[in-house]
Amino acid sequence: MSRHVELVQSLRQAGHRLTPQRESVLAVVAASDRHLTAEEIIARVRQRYPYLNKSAVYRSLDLLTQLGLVTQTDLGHGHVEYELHNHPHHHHLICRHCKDVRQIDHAAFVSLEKKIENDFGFQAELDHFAIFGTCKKCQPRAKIAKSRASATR
Amino acid sequence: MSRHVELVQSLRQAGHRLTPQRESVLAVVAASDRHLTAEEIIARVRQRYPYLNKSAVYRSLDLLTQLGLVTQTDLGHGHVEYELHNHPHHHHLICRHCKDVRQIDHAAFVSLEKKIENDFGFQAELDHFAIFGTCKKCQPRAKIAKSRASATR
DNA sequence: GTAGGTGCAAACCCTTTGCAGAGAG
DNA sequence: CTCTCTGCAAAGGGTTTGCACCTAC
Repeated sequence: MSRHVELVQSLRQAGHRLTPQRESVLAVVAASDRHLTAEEIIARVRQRYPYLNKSAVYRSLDLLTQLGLVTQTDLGHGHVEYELHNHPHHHHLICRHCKDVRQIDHAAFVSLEKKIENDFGFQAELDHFAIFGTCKKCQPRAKIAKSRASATR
Repeated sequence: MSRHVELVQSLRQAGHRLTPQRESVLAVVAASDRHLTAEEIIARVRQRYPYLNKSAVYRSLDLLTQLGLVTQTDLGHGHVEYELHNHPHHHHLICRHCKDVRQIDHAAFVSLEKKIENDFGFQAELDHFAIFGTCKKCQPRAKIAKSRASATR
């Protein structure tokens, strides 16, 4: 709840108005412990404001992303997912074949994150990172084509 | 050119037919030294086969991805980009604010790649990886909201 | 009072799909 | 000859936009 209040203050500080629509979007995102799609956010906000329009939600989410309060990820599901920016970091291994998504924690990424900041001055958002590849189960199937492709190289 | 021939063989080995459409898509992707969007691929293929249909291209690209010959990336531009699977690895730092894309090399990722394989048996496609964040130039702007948000935490 | 925000509906854009007909093996 | 693949056109699905109205400040 207090986090929600802080977020509202950041909005104001940046010179934006606090409308009920924005307030509800923020509240929903802040209350969730995982990433939500725009559709999920709309559904939840409508439990409180039934007539809310989806454009307002998209516009709010864009604004919140610009302000760095919310992050977007594309897990390859054909839509973007939103989450509070400072959630516990975690990442995803997504199999190209069976579409399975597996979660891994941030530990493996810390050194990478530091290196990018040192070398480029780039502040990477290594929250829920999407890594595509082939999971253990699907590797035999994928190998058939691969080994052929590189055999004569 | 010889790489192209190998790829054609992989297709056949996996039990798929070699149609002129597939052949051209492969040729175009193999001849490019960077990732291409579906639209770019269609345009290039049409220089040789003017009447080629876009569905065939999408279907070919899906197949080639399934076979592991081609990889897909989403750099957050609203469309997928395709590339030969065994291009020299490189990655991208994409700024959320100015949309600037900066290339970095694979070196920083090797240990991460190994760790994922050891811990999960997951073969990560750490080709052209998309990392979102804030670039050096834009950090002052982004900080205004951020520092507010976490000040009272 | 006046920007800035919202609601609405339509447009957008990339991608996918159903089906009949074509052609690779 | 058969079964896979293509072409076409239309649908799909998430997201964006133009414009008139509204409201937070």
